Amino acid sequence: MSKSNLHFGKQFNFLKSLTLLERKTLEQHSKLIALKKGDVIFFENEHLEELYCIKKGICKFAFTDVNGKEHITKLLGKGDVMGRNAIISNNGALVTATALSNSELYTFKKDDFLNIITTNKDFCLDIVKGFISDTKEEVDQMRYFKNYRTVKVRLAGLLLYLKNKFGVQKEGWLNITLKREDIANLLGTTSEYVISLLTAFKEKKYLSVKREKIKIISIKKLELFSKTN
Amino acid sequence: MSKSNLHFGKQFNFLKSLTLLERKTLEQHSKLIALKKGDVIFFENEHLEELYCIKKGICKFAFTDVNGKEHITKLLGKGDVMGRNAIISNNGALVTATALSNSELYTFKKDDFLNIITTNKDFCLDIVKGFISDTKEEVDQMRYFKNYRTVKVRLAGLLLYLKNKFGVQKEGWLNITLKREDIANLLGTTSEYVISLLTAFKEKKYLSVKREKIKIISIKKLELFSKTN
DNA sequence: TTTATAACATGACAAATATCAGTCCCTAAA
DNA sequence: TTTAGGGACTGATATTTGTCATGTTATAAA
Repeated sequence: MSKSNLHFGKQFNFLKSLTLLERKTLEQHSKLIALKKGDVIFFENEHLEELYCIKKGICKFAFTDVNGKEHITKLLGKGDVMGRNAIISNNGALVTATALSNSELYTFKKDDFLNIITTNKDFCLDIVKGFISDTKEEVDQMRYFKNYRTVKVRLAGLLLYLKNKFGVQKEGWLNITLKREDIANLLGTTSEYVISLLTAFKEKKYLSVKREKIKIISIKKLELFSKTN
Repeated sequence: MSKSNLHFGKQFNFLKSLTLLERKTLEQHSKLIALKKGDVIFFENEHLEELYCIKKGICKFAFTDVNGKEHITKLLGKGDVMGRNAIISNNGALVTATALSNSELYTFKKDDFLNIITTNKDFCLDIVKGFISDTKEEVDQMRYFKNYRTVKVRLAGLLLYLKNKFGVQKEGWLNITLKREDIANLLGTTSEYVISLLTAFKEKKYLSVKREKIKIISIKKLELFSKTN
């Protein structure tokens, strides 16, 4: 069991300040769940009884607007936490969380988490630091692919961001695979336009594209493009 | 002095869990500073020695991209805090903070703030709650005016957001006044286009516009527009 | 009162993006 | 092995948005 505790501590940096007892408690009620691509973890407005930590896989946060269009607010990967805000604030979730790939999540009981955060000062500080790194990530996203004047530049920025955040497989293919529509919903555009831009990037030799798999051929060119266009 | 302490507590919700001693310490090194429209509070990458709390006025967070264009990440008003992340994380600020109107800010010493957050568990929790309300606000902004497919709809959403967040004066004029360029930098578009859209909204009788002052004539129409266009 | 300047405004034109109507290609279930 | 369905893709067209050139208005300093 202490082996398993170590495991949690390594994977989830925000758990590093827990005492042995706290770890034990948390683990006693912890489960490991497996999700298939497309499975929903929780819905917008849902009140949560558990905190979810990604062991493996990629998930998204999104909401649906009044016109029924989806807006993706965040992509999450290994080590990221879901449900934290809803649990701490005791409100319904602001977004729907969905698995984008087959994934494995640890769950922790709401009350265990709340007990620890309200009694363990260092843990609370680590949560604060988690929020700060989230904020940094959001500003990063603005720099990369949010709020830019043209969709072209946002797409170039998003691809560079995806490479940074989720890394690449052998031969350089991006680890994360997104449907064209997900890309559109991240950028605030349409899937058709994403497709035509990807084709253009392919023709300019910035990328290789094979259905859902994307490989950045020249980071330099893509960066230059995203800075000058 | 206890009067003044009360004052802080009321204006800045995140200070409500301080002990009397902590309040006293914080206040001893606190200053009230006056800013003119356009004054910079701190620059991107600057290391801060003080935390800033808005007593009066409106400020913006923004960064400048590689092409020299400004991107506004956030608008802040009475009760909002600036510099929190830089101080807690001990890194340079991620954005430049500028006053958009003549403003008054309280400053608190970095070390006082850090001492309290690391020793007062309840205060730390209140900081966590501050982050959560920031996150909620960001999702709100996405719902209102970020990531939408057309600039028109984003502008309509922004105006509704500004009315909600900063309120209106007598006769319904928005309390906040923004240059056309600031509006453009919030929406990721150009000032010329903002101008032409405002003119169109004016002609449709959604708004009155007098130079920097904007009055929403019909929230209903604007909402309907932002939902259907 | 002039004068300088920054912000606001307009319109013509070019470029970017959305929409729509299809076709093609995988994949998984029958 | 067929077959059905969901993505991916294409191209023509309409709409939105950006750019540029120019003019106007408010404001503050001289």
